Amino acid sequence: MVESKSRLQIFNTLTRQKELFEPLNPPHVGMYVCGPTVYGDAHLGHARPAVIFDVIFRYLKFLGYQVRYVRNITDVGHLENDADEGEDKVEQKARLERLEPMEIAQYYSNRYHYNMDQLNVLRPSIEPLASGHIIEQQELVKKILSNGYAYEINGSVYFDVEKYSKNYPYGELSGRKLEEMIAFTRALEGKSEKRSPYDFALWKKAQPTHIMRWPSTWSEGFPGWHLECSAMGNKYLGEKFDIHGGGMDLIFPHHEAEIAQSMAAYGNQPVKYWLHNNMVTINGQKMGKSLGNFITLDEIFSGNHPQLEKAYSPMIIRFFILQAHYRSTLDFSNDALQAAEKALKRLIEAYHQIDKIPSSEASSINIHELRQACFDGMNDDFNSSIVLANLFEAVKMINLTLTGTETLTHDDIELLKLTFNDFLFQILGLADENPSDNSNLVNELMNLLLELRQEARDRKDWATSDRIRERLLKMGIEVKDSKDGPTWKIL
RNA sequence: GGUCUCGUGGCCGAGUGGCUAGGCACAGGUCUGCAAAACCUCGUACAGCGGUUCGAAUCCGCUCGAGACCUCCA
Repeated sequence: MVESKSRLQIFNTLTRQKELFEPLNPPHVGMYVCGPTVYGDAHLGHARPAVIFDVIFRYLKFLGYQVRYVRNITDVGHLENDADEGEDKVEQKARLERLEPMEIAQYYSNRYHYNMDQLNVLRPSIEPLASGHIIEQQELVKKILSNGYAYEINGSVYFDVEKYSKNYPYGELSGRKLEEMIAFTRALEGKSEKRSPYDFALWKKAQPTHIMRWPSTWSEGFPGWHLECSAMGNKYLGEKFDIHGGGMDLIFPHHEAEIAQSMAAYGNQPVKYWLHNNMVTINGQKMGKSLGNFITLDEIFSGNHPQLEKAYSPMIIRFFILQAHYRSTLDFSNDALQAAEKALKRLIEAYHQIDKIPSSEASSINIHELRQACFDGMNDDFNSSIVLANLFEAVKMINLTLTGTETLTHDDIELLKLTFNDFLFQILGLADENPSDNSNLVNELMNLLLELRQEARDRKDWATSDRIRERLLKMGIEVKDSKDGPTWKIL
């Protein structure tokens, strides 16, 4: 087999270049991805990293690695801003709806899971809650304090970026220099108990109105936003693990802070490969909560949004996401989604045709080459777009073998089918949303109806023939006539 | 202001020194009682201006335009 897993190249944000993927402890791979903050419905911008890292998870497993995939749920809620009157996001919504904060978190967690299931996103190996790791986070704060990289003031603990940057490079991941940052923000600096505007909270004392709080040696409060990933990544994947992923918008300050926390606590880089997906845009602008231009997954799946011309199924969205490379922006539009819908349909239908290919003595197409091209695509920084392009080449070949223009041997047909199974379904995680594995009863009834219709057609009774077709269509069953007789499927 | 990314044919979207990804739309054709679908065929595009090179969409410089991060965000 020419399928070599040793050639997997991935783009590392830390070094800004593609690197050969070599796990720290093969065959094990540890991967951490920043999950959602559960205070709202998941939108397209959440779907992208979930799908992308799902594909990475699937591919690594396909290559034979034993992957532990950790994706957290942020249910603690963090400050809206650094101002003292900043209000906890989860709490804010809770007050609005008069629900327990944890009830809100649970509600949106459930909905997130449901949406992810719809998108055929596999559940991670571990899905830790920030609220379930308060002790671990406090331990981390203590460690950073005792190492001298944090200070306590008024019951809150802040990370001392300035001191840290004297001994370690701060800003490595995002390509920033502390002096430049401070020079720019000096004017914006308001009254704050922090020593520097770029210090960030490790532990925050809760205001009286703040409901989500935990006791600590410093105050009744809650952990800083960046802390949970450091604490939980460390707990489940160790002091240094292979892959850390998330959206590009998390590079600074979130992931930069994570690095600083781990360096300050343990003295080494927590992650070997940093992976970041680009944003989903709408009208050329980032789709995000703060801009209010997001479309939730439920809205997309139901078509219930003014910007949507129709509903788009989860697999269309998944396909749409995978048609672009993960480090490019992906622009949302109805045209693009409708194109994706048709393309996906063509792909799936061609797959079903594979069984009908007659086997020949010799092959006129090199299926091994095609299969290798798919591997090459995935190995080149998970380029799903290349994989799909190759599968579309296969679609054309399937159709040409059916018309007799091209030929395939029995073994090559099997390999072709395997390639679709491996790449389309197993690795890219797409699925046939309209499986026609209906009950025998339905099949029998349909056979009867189509038989009657055929008899009508034979005597050129078009009225009856069309009536059957139209009534079935109203019921949601599409009948199509072809040379080999009628076919039907449930829409 | 700083750091960074991007600008590809009607639309979406790969590629990144020479071998015209792919999808959708359009058009032509095949099939067909009709319908729908399906299938086949079809586009040398790479913001502009310079430069390097035998050769650039791909490297360098400048200009224009768009965006991201610097505050919560996937």
